[in-house]
Amino acid sequence: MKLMALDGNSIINRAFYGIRALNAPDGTPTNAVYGFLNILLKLIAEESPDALCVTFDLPGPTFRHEQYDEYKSHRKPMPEELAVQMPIIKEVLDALNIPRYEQSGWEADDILGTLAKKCTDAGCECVIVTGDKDALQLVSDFTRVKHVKSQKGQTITKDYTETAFVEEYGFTPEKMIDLKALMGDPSDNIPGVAGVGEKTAMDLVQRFGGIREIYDGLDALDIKDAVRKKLSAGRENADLSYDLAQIRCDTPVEFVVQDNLRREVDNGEAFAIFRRLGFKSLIEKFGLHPPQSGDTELYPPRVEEEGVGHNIKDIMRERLDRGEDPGEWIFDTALAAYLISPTDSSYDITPPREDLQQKLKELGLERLYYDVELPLCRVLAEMEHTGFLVDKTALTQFGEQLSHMIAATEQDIYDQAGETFNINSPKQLGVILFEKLMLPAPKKTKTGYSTNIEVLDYLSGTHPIIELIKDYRELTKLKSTYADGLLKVIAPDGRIHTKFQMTVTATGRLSSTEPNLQNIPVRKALGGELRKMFISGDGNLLVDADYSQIELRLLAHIADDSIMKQAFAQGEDIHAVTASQVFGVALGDVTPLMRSRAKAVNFGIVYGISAFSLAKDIGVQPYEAKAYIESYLEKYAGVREYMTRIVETAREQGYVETLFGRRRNLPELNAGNFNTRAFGERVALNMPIQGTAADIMKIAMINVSKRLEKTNAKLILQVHDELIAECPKSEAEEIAVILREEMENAATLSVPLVVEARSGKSWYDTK
DNA sequence: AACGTCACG
DNA sequence: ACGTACGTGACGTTG
Repeated sequence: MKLMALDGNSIINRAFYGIRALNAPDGTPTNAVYGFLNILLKLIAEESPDALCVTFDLPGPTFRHEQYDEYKSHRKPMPEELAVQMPIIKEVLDALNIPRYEQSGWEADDILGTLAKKCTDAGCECVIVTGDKDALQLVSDFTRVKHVKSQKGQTITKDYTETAFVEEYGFTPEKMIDLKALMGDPSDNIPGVAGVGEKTAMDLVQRFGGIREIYDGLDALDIKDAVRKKLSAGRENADLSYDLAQIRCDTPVEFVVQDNLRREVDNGEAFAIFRRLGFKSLIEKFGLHPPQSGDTELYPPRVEEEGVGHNIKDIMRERLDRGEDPGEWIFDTALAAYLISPTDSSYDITPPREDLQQKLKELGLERLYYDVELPLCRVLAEMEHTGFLVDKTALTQFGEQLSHMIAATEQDIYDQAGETFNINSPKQLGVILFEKLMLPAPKKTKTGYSTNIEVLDYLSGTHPIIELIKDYRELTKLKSTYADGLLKVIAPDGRIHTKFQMTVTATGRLSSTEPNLQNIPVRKALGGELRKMFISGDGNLLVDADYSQIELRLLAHIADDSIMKQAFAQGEDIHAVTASQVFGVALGDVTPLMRSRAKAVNFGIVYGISAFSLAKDIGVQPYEAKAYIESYLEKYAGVREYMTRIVETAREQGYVETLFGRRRNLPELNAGNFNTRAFGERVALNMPIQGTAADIMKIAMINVSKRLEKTNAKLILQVHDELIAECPKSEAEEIAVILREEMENAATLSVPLVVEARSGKSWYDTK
């Protein structure tokens, strides 16, 4: 059981001073309320507390020492713009069903102290959230203080557990009182010992402990005589200050942890307030909706029959985001239409469900539909809902670093070109490279000169500007698509919630949008840095599992190629084996160059190779590439047979299918246009392989998700042959085993499926 | 909106 | 003789 208690005044103060002026449509200032609620959302997402409450100060004298109250009268009064927001925040909390505690006569700190004590007594963990360091004295085994501060407009938190505190201060939390007793605190009107400041006080507490120890042994302490004198003179003030600095944990506030368990929000109430304040984005974030006729206590929220659905994954995601049950669904018309014809551009309008059910049956798609696609909806909805935590600060810094590098590279390019121009414009760049600098233009596009990486590689060495352009492209890509692009979509909970598209690809793969998390850089060093910013939450680890060579294994299985199957059965390095076959050398004599070329051939085969493209890819003459392919198909005879057979079959039946019956129609095979037909043939080769890999991963995800229900792990991302989960550190080993087992056993083939799983603090660390 | 480019499996 | 590897999504420029 975990309670999170917020120091209301302190947090709302931070929000007020940290956020630009905002107003409701009627002019009421709202920035503090808005900021408070965003911080609240972030905290809830971060901590997932079982119970939640907020404490407030009430103006007026306290039961504390008279001297304590005196300062309050000297305190600057709360600005009017903030004062008017206090009743509003309380109104909002009431609508959200979050209990608040205010006890006239006591400071918020004292109430927090009391709450923490009662929690501890009840054996319950307590997290105190405050922007005030005074509360640090409450840190203990059961109580953690989350210190909030705003930095560059954003809220950052630091967790003080007992260990973290000792590490920073060099003494235990309760000695915080002694520290203040010595150094004082003008803002709280605590006098401290005259002449003893922060440095001296820190040193004394670190070396000798509390004021009791210091005064008891004063004569013998190893300190300067001047300090001894000051201490001696200030003894009475030290005692008084100790009393003042100590947070009281015995205020008469009535508090039982159970009363603070999180409750459903009062939608009608909260919706009305948020609309009045103009909090459109918060309405969404809190999952509020316009009150409806059926939305009263007399009726359950949803009585319309379920099962209507179109894109049910999205419906479930919305409900999960609102904290509701995702519901039971037995049909999705969009998904059915997709399985029946996966190449349509959209599935906005669909024929009646009966027609689709009939069609699924006819096409043999029922198992795939009911056992794979439908159950996967819930899995994906939860993955989207959970999201991937991102280190926003590091990402921002990375972006700033890129900006500097871009500025420098840009200047170098202008110097080399002898003029400024828009480097991002292929058109303008073409003019500079091929007209002004007179470099040879090896390729054209429909619209002009081609300037892509292939062309730049070809021109490499002809002019210093070429490398600079390559660098510039790499840097600006990282900056715009990744640094800036990802920062834009970090949700208030600090996480990125991608959308998985289930009805987009022609092969059965998923795709990922807003943002696309399936193309985060990894191949080059600088881009790979980004993966250090995809992290696990506090106390958690990421567990990353990926299939080793799944597509080639499927090729071996589907083509039933004995040499390839044997290589996998024996756990050989498939690219090395291919090299030894293609180049006719012993396995031990395969050079790195041979292996890398063989690897390209392997990929090429899966894509429906041509000698021309392979030659381009590995930088040899087409006739040489042709010889590699010929040699390959001679050794892997099963593969050659598969290539001719699958194209023939596809032409005869008009479609290809995966091992699980997912199908793709291939009208291209009957086209008059040579290119279209050749494309159809390559697709016929590739789709059964890529599509079966997609089927297997989907099955694995459903099975993994089932097993993870009994753990504290959550799936957070799929990247085609890779699956990532987040879990408490202590569970990482177990989760890695679950991922590996379920992925390896998702299908039984004539070759083993092999999965590698690793854990780490960041995505980068799992590789 | 289309195109060119480039990030991923 | 044709043009040239499968599957995606995002960004900036251009018309």
